[in-house]
Amino acid sequence: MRLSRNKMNEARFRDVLRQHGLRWTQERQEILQSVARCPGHFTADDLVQRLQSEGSAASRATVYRALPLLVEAGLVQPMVLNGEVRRYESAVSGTHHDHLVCTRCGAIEEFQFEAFEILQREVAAQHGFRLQGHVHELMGTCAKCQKREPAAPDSDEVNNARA
Amino acid sequence: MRLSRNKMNEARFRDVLRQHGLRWTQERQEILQSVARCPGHFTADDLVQRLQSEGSAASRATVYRALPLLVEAGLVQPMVLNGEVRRYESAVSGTHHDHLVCTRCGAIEEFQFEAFEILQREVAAQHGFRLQGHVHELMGTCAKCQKREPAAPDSDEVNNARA
DNA sequence: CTTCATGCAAAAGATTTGCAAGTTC
DNA sequence: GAACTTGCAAATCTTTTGCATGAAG
Repeated sequence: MRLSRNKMNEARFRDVLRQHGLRWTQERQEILQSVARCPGHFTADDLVQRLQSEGSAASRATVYRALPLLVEAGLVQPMVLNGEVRRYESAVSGTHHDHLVCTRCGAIEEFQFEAFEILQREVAAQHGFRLQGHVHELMGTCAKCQKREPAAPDSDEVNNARA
Repeated sequence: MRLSRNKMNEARFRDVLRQHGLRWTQERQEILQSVARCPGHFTADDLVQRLQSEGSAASRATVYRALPLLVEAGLVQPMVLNGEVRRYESAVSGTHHDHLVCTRCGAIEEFQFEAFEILQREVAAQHGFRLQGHVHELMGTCAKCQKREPAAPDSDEVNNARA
C-alpha cells in the first residue's frame, strides 16, 4: 500500500496523457512527484518554486501546462478561496478532505465525511459520468467571527435561509 | 414569496455591508438586482456588460469590489471550470443546483440533491460555522467523451479509485 | 524521423489600486 | 462634516502563447 500508491498515481496520470496523445516526460514526472509530496495547499507559483528548489528543470510554463492534466487525472484539486481559485491541493498526499472557509477572516477548517463521497459517486453514475475529482467548499462565518461581530438585529430571519 | 424574496436578498446583502461598516449605495443595489435577474452563469465581465446595457452607472471596479461581498452574503456562488474560477452563478435567481463538469469537453450538467444540502448544514453546525454558501463541483468524464476515447487497457484498476 | 514538449520572453487577460470628486450617514 | 464610494487609468499579477531547440515514441 506504500509503493503501489505511487504507481497508481503515475498510472492515472499516464492514462490521461495517453488519452490526449501526450507524452510521459521527465518534467511531468517531477511535477507529479512534487505534488505527491506536497503536504498542504499550494499555488501554481508555490509549485514552481518547490520544483526549483528541488532542482527540477520544469519551468513555470510547464507547470501551468501540467496542472489541468493533474486535475483531470484527479490527482490535484482546485480550491476556492474568497471566490477565487488560486490554490490547489494534492489529492494524493495524505488523506482526503474538503474545506470550510470563513469568508470573514479566511480561516480554513477541514472536514471529512464519507457520506458525501458516496453520494457524489451516485450522482456521477446517474449522469453517466466517470468521476475524477471534485471541489467541495463550504463558505460561512466561523465561530470566532460570529462572536466578534454579532449579527445585526434583523439578521436571524435571513441567516436561516438556504445555504 | 415573490417580493419577500427580493427583500430577503437585499437584507442579506445589507447585513454583510453593515457588518463591515460599508454603505448601501445605488451602485451596489443595481449590482444586486442585476445578479438576481441573471439566469445562468456569468463572468465578472459579463456582469459589467449587463449593467452597462441596463443603464447602470456601476463601473468595472465597483463590480469587482462588490463580488466578494455578494459571495460572502451567499447571494452569488463561485464556479470552478477547468480548475479556475472565472465564473459565478446567482444563488438567488432560479433554483439551486450544483455542477458536473466534463474535464474533457467542458460540458456542464446540473444536479440537485437535497441530501447534500442537509449534510452540509450538519457539517457546518459541527464546526460552529454559520453557513453562507458553498461550491460543489464534480469533475469527471461525461458519457460522450467516454465513448469517444475509450479508456486504455490498464485503466480500469485506476479508475475505480477514490474520486 | 515525426510529433510533441520545453524554456524563454513577450503577450494577453484579469483583478487591484491610487486618487480626486461625489455620496451616505 | 467625517468616512466611505466611485470611476478612471495605471499598475499588478497570473496565466497563456509563439517559436526555436531538444526529447519521446
